[in-house]
Amino acid sequence: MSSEELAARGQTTAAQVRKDLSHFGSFGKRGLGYSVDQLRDRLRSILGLDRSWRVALVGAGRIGLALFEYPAFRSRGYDWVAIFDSDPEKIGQAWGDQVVRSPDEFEKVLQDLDIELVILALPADGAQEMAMRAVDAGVRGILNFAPIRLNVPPKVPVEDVNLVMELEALSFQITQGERDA
Amino acid sequence: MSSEELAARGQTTAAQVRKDLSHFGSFGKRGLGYSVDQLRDRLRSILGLDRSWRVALVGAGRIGLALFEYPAFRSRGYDWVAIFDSDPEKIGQAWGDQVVRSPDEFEKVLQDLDIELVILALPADGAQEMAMRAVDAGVRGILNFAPIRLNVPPKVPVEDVNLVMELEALSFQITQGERDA
DNA sequence: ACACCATTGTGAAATTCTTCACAAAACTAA
DNA sequence: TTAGTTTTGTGAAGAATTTCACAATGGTGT
Repeated sequence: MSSEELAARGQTTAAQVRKDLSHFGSFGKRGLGYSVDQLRDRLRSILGLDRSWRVALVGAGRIGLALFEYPAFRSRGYDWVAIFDSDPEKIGQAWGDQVVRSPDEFEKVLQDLDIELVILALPADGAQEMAMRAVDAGVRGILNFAPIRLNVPPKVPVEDVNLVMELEALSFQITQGERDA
Repeated sequence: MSSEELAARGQTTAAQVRKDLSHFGSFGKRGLGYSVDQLRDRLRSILGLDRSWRVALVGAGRIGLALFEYPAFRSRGYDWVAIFDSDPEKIGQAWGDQVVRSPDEFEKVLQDLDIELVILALPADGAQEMAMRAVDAGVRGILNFAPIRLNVPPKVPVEDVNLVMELEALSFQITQGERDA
């Protein structure tokens, strides 16, 4: 497959595809293009997707449940190995092969089960504390659904998913479109 | 509040704050900084957040439920006015003050209720069709949770939320960090 | 009224990102 | 072989974004 075709599929330009790939090395054959299989494998390895990750869910609310049941996570190598919630009603509940745990065990479980990623799906007021505790327990990365900017050391990457902001971005684009017209 | 303080809170630089704001007009007072109240109001208006929006949910699965119950949407002026799902078991179910509707009524309801935004929370295979039908029915913007790139006319903005990609971005950053060290 | 201070708004400079364009490479066919 | 075709990888050019730096301004204190 040529950079031209890859570009068409990825909403970008052929030159951009080639420049981006060249940042990580040389993947193609001149005159021929890229081998899709090879490219996939090499990129998977570069992106760290050729292994599985041990993930803990913090917050067993509706968002937590939706994420826990989301099949795409499991199929891409993200394995749930613990669930935490502070609600006494929820502690002890079985979720699939997991049991909802108390935050009291947080540090111990993170370390014993060698958890690398934490997904924070809880209200804003508890998120900063749990983020800090996760970092101190040695977690490697945080996916944050709480609508606050987490304050963590730069060695621990954080990805934020702010659902309200996504809707607001839409509102802005629509409002802008009206002004142009 | 000065551009310096705004920058510190927003993880950017004072010059960037001033340049960005100047794009939309002149908001501050020299020597004094910005009035937070005034700035909030003016930006809300520019971003189209000083009004409410009529939103339909397409897909009454676990992600749909989590979004529907998410309090931040309601409090920011995003009003649920319809829910659709193709599962006959779900059609007719009451969700709060709403009832899950059949996709057969999709176009009619979108138009009758003057729906402006559609949130697609369904599997990838149904998303493109519903996006197209929504556009044809006059919807103004789409928030897409399905892991595909929707093909819609450019006048209709689309925001994508790809949960797997967020986790993969974390994996990449962690893997990169290890290489630097 | 006047001097002083803090901070904006903005051209110009610096930097970063994207596109262009082409020599080098790899294959095909005669 | 050799000529022809295709497409990469990449410097150089061009475009966009960010940072710098400072004149202009509005407020404060005497």
